[in-house]
Amino acid sequence: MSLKHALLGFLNYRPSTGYDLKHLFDQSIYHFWNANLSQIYPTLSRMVDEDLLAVEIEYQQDRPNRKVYDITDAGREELQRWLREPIDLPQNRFAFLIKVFFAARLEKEEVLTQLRHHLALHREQLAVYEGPTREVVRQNIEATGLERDGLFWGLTLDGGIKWEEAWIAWCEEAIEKIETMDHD
Amino acid sequence: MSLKHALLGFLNYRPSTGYDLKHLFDQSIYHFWNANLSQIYPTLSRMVDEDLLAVEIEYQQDRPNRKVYDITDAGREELQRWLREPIDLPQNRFAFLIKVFFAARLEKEEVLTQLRHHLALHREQLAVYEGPTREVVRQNIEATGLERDGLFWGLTLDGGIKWEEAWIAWCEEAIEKIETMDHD
DNA sequence: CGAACCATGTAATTGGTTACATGATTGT
DNA sequence: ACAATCATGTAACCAATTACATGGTTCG
Repeated sequence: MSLKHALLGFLNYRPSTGYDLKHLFDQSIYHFWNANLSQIYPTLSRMVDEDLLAVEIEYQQDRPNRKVYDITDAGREELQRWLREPIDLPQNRFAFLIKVFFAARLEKEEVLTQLRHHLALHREQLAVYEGPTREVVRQNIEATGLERDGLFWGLTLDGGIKWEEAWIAWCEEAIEKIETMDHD
Repeated sequence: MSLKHALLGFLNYRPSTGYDLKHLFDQSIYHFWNANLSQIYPTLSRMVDEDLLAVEIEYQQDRPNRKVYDITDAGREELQRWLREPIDLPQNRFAFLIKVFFAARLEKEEVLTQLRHHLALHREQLAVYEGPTREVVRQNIEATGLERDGLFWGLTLDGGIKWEEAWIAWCEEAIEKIETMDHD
């Protein structure tokens, strides 16, 4: 599990509610680790039981009380431990590559349609990273003044860009190979 | 779910047992979609219920009877349907990028250790793809004579290579950026 | 008037991993 | 002697997604 560690990472900056944390995910690491509120809420509760977090309830009328979570010393230690711990290469699951593996059952034009569609999606995503996402990172650095942290936020984004560029190059080469294929 | 479709893909070549299928996974798409026997066996049973597969039992003494599964017409149709169906970009989960995102909590040298370790892992994996994996693909094309299919097997492998190369480049650039960072 | 925002959750289901269970045969 | 190969599964657990449930406020 890593949702726990991502939550610790955000809460190490400032105390937040589950709802706040969802926004932080959506604005930063969404493309590399998404999280639903329905997973965040119970995870936060569990982390309090594990003594990694503390809660304070802000009473409100007319809407549910805000539960503001804050990281504890044990939580900070766990975050450090996780950050230092080396990890293995992930077990990838690339559904699209599996399709390509079995794509001999399709006709040439059908495969090309698939690849062109996939290429377009990756180009779109790359444009998002290079435009709005990059801008969000820049603004966050400006707003917080955390330049050293910002370097790492930028590296994460660079990873996404490299990943998209690799798939774009792969799609382009695959399309060319299939177009120059002998038969149908 | 895509395990179902990968199983259909393999069974479309020839009838096989669950045990055989595990080997086919391990020798081909393992790095892009792994499967355990404990997931394969119940999935095959379910697929018989759904009429996508048929079973024939080969009775053996001294070991469990072999259950040889074969694809049905409905299975072949489902495979085609799936192959043609366009898919969205996957929701990625890159634990390592999340670590980097929060890596400002580590000292410079600690981050470099992590990145160098990760770089080494990706270089190893690239060497596996370019050596033994490529050789397996070549042999399978030779053994089966399925050149058109082989083109797609090769494209899948190319995807893995592109992915590893992208991460290697990213690690190298990240290491450089951090090394030239001002402070600790 | 409807959509988006704020704010919390639970329940059901899916997909996958790990552990448990059995046991003869073949190769080093 | 020990590991690997052949060959099947079940049960428990974990992580994540989707559906369900509530309901006032603010903005266009």
